[in-house]
Amino acid sequence: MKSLPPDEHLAFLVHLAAKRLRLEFARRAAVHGLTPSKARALAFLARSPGANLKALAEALEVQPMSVLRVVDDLEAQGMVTRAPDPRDRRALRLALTAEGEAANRCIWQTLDAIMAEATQHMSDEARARLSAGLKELAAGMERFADHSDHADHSDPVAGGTAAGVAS
Amino acid sequence: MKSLPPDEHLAFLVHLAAKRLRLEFARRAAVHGLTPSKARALAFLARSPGANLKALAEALEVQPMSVLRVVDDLEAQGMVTRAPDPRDRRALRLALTAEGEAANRCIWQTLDAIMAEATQHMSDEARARLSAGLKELAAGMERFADHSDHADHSDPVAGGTAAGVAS
DNA sequence: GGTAGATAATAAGCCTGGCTTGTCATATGC
DNA sequence: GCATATGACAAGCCAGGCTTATTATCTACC
Repeated sequence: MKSLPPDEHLAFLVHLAAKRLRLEFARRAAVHGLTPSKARALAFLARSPGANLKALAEALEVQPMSVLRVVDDLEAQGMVTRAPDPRDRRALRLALTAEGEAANRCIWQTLDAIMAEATQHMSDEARARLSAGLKELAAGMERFADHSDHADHSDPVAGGTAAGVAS
Repeated sequence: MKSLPPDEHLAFLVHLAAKRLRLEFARRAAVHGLTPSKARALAFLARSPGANLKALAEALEVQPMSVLRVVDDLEAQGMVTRAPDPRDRRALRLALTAEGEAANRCIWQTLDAIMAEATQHMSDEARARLSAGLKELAAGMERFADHSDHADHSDPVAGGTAAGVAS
């Protein structure tokens, strides 16, 4: 499609932007005892209080075990609570504490600040177009997300190897 | 700037697209014994043969130690060579072997295939605009990349916490 | 020309954020 | 009322980063 100049390949641009964003976010959030993945969990729980581990894991597109420790930490930090579900004694319903809500607001402010800085030279229209484009792109890759293995990925170059670009 | 619907925040979109891309790439590349970070190293060395570890690390925006093991692995796989620099006995000049070149070509084909699938519903113009927008965004975050800590990031919410979004 | 300080590679060990596999208790369906 | 599915969790692994410190070499200055 476009094996042009490597540095301008869409894949690299996505990777680069995400990496810089993640690092900057982690840097600013570290002061508050949060990591990116804790932040994602908080952000989801703020919108979906009462969700259980499985729902959280699905929303974050990770395995339940991957959020378990995150939730453990957040609970230890007093930001989320695990309450037994009265209708299903296996399940625990997660919710934010007041502190968790505050953290969530802080998260969004931090994100807004970062994105404002990063896009300060762009017009509102350019920002909107970028958002729309990214949304389409993410949607186009949605089918990669779930159903673990899907068919064969015919090897384009014999004896070669293919490695990922986005980290 | 836009604390609108969380899922549409630019930061989340960047994160989501990068994550799905990374996973899919890793999945397809695993067969060939490559990981995303090995691929990035190969891609850079293909363009800049004779670079040393430090140059590679800078290009990848990571610490030298982070690429060391990657290069070790690639060397063990017979994809790169470490040759002593005749003009600086401290330095090692990295280069791809024929196998490394083949792997590099495979990487690009894989990336092209993934991006083609992901953007198949987009017009060429939309793709171009997305690329341009991402490039601007990445450029806008360039200053976050280097110089470790830069000033204070005034905490917007008292007692709160801020966590990252892009992973 | 010899020594001080910068720089290249590397070693060791830690952290985050994922994963898999397996266990246990509880629900649920037949 | 038993078989099976499901929710939470334990243990342990892996990739890919990081910091800190060691060694060898180079460079520059006195």
